[in-house]
Amino acid sequence: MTIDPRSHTPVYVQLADLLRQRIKSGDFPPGSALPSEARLTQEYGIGREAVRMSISLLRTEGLVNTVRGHGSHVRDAPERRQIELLAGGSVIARMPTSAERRTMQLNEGVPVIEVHDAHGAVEVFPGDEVELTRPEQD
Amino acid sequence: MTIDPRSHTPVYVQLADLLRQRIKSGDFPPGSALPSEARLTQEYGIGREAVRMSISLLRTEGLVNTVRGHGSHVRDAPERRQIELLAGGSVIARMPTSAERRTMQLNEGVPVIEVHDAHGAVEVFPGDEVELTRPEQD
DNA sequence: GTACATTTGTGCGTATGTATG
DNA sequence: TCATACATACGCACAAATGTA
Repeated sequence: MTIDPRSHTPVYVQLADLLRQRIKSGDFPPGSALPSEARLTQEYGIGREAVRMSISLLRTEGLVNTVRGHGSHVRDAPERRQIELLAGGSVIARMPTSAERRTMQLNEGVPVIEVHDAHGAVEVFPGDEVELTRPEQD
Repeated sequence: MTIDPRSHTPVYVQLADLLRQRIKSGDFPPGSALPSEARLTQEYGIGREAVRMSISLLRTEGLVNTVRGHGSHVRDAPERRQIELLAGGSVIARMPTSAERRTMQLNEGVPVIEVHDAHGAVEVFPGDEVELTRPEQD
């Protein structure tokens, strides 16, 4: 599968689809580096902006991380610690505020989980590190 | 507060901070339109790319929606329907896959909630429309 | 410690396409 | 029809971070 500049779907979406597939197929396993922007630009005969937009898309999907001067790497499947949702509690998912992003050191494309307990207290957790559970009755 | 091109923080981050503050302060209430790209470009004397990146940032944070040919608008605080997390169930938050984005018609910056029940079945919900609850014991 | 190549970040200019009103 | 506005895409340039020789 290649990229068709005359297609109705944008070039950067086509490239993102292509890279996403190569990640899923194991062509780019977790931890591995994606080709550099310059490499992808040449490889597919497209502009750098299209390349950057496609990688940005993958970042916001939580699939890759990018480090300036280093490159983009496929994220590892996160380990999640289990947290019990107590009786009378509730939980919502949302994107972090910019302040939360900084203080919790969250990557792009990582939501937060907001837990409200029975007394109105609120706690916020990184969405890629926790799994909320409700135990079986016993 | 204005924008300083000589600052170490990127222009587009400065503008995003500024717009975010104006949204939070009620200067741009939910449903209202942000100034157009051209307007912001002139207003702050910065390039179009910086303007676009700042708005893109606000989109991925779930703060605004952008409609081509129309502009960017502040999102309304979502109504959430309550769903009970059953005994033996668990829940994680993550960003949707591209396929999920399409089929569930999710905006940018909207996570999904993945609910696993006691029997291993999985259900996925839009993160901006649901609130998971565990009822009080009675 | 220094120098260098590589890689991503930021920014500008330009052009064309497409949706809205 | 027309103006406005956002989307995509290319080119170029320089800055800043990284890793290595």
